[in-house]
Amino acid sequence: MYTIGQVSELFGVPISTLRYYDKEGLFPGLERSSGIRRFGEQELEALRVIECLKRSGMEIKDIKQFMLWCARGSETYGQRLELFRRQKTAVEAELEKLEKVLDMLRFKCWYYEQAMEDGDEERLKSLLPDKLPEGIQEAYDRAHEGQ
Amino acid sequence: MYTIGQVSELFGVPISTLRYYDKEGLFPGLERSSGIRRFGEQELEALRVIECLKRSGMEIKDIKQFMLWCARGSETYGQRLELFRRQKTAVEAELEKLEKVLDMLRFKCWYYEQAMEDGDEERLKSLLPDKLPEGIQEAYDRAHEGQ
DNA sequence: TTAATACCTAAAGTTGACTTTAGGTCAAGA
DNA sequence: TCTTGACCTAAAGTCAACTTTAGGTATTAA
Repeated sequence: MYTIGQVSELFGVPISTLRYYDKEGLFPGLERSSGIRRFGEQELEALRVIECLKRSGMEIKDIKQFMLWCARGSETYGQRLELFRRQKTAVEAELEKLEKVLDMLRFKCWYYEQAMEDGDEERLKSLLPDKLPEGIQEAYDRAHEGQ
Repeated sequence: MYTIGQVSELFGVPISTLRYYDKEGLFPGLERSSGIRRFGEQELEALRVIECLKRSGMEIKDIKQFMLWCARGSETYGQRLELFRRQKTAVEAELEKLEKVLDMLRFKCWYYEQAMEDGDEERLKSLLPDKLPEGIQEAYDRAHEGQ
């Protein structure tokens, strides 16, 4: 069993945030001894899931819903599975978008390396939009596809 | 040249957002004819960069800084390169974290598929934390590394 | 005994990124 | 002529996720 301060240290999450999560109902079964919160293995796993779901773009109120389903037992396995499948799809989509972002950043890094060597953007502008060197052209195209 | 309504359509960004970006100084050279904004190729590329940098986690005020550097010309190539390199590193780190998130989601999907088949979590709990089947164990471990 | 430390609450404040509102201009079509 | 639609502004409002504040309890260390 851990105190709020220990959990804060362990996870690198501010104490105020842990209290906020608790207030929002993210630890439905959290025990207390004489007013003081006692975090067990269940709450640590809950916190791992919270960090995961938050990063996957889920809002606190929807994470709370999930925690309530957990507290309700086996009758909610279906809902929980559906939720994780939805988030998995969302994260896969986000990963694809981030790959596109990375392509834009790769292109821009190359662009400004060249600009610094050349001293201006004249030559670079003459290479746009389809005479860029191998590797860079592909990144540029992926970053600019659509519109 | 495009009107604000056309750009909004083209990029799927609300008109109010485009006006907000303008007010925040994200289109330093934006022209107007009798008060009405006229978006050119430069502004479209700026908007692409804005969407990219936003997705990479950058704040509006820092994107504004970048746009001001662009307006200042060749003397700021170095700063712009540095910025894009920093964001590239940030996005690569974010991608790694999202891969970990995806591992957690893969594990949870598998977990609840099993739980639905079994009707309870007894067998599953007996497999934790290190007797999970191949493929799943790896996802679980990556999702739980650290703490 | 007092002072530091770790915990507690409720309520107000903060931040960033928008969005909405209220009021106005201007050109085209019925 | 009038009204519809696309544009404009400044200012206020919204939202989520925290964080800070102000005030209090309980235990330990000097």
